[in-house]
Amino acid sequence: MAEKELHTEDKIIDAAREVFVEKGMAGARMQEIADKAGINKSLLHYYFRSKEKLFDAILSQVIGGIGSMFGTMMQEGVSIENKVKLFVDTYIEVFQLNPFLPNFILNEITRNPDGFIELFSRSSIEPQKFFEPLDKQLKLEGYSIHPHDFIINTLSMTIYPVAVKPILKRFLFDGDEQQYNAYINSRKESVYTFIMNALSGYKI
Amino acid sequence: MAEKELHTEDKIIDAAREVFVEKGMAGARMQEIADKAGINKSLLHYYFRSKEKLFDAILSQVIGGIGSMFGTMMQEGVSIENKVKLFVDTYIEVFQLNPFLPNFILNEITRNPDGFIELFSRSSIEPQKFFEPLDKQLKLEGYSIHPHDFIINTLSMTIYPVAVKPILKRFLFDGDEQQYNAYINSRKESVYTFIMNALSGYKI
DNA sequence: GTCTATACGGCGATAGAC
DNA sequence: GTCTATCGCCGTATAGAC
Repeated sequence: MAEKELHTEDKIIDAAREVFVEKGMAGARMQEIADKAGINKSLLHYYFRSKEKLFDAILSQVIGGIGSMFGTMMQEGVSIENKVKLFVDTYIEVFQLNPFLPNFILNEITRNPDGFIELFSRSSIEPQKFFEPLDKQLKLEGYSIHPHDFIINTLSMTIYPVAVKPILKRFLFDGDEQQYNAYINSRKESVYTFIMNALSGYKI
Repeated sequence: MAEKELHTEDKIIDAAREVFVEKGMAGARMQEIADKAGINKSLLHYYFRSKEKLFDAILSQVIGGIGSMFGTMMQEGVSIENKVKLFVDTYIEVFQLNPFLPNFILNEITRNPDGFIELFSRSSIEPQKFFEPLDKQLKLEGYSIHPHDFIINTLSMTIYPVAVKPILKRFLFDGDEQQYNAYINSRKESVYTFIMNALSGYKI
């Protein structure tokens, strides 16, 4: 049973994720997915009836992956300081490893908001599950900032710099990939500091 | 000479901007642009040789618009406090009026970074022109934060919430557009406060 | 399950009349 | 400058052999 070869369906999923995440629904080509999976174009339709269905499968998977991290990080009882540290570290890491991910999600949210929300709802992710513990913890530690602002500001600062990678790389680091990566890494520390500095202004 | 009717070329530009900004290069259709401009599809090719050329015209225009704001806001001699206020106010306003703009730019940066950088370079925008005064002012007022971090964090927090509008609208405000807009408006104040709170932690 | 061949429609682009 | 008609390609999807 120990096969080295992935089954066809898995090969398709892997290839499709790569192409869809990089190019988006409109930009992706079934041919490119087939080539990357090392199979024939018509096999794609054999396993998944249409491009749309294949895309949905990928999007669900991506949403699930992102969301599951959210949950574990925002558990009850964890201090704000540790929440921020964990959150920033994890997401910066993930986005650095998958530089097309932020844009893919952002793009899909605008392109087809209803479809995104639909898949998101099916995904067993419950936003309340991390909003409530966060709200509770903020109050407990005496921070008067609204949890919405807190979470949105934090997310913004971790996602944005990756979404504009080519621009930053070019204009801040003269096109040097290493310098850019070093900078993104340094943000694990600096964003954390920035947020904690900000928070101290909300201490009651 | 006082014509009410726009000339054809302007009608095309307006229609094309609307469609391209909403759907992106791959998602946009020449037919839709023609319909929106109230003209025939082949006229598009008469004025602009190809879809690509039309797209470039739009992208240049958009880049120019965004960039020119940057410059005026980051003038020398303006206090950090006022820079932040002006910056946040202006950009939140612009993005609220053009909710597809953030995604369009972000998407294009990833899709064709070289093309974007090329057009950006032709646009007479010089990033140094606002980095230097900012750097100077931060030092003058005794803030030890790196200008890169400052500008990226500020940009992040103004752009991101608009780029994920459908999600926020749905999950924070149960789909209510008015509430979402009110929230975005409230961020003019809250982001300013957040940043100034953060900055006070960098005071030497 | 996997391949080859092909149908079918959509889209960018051109030709040519007015 | 603006229109109608049409070309030719490309991309999704299906038919059918193996």
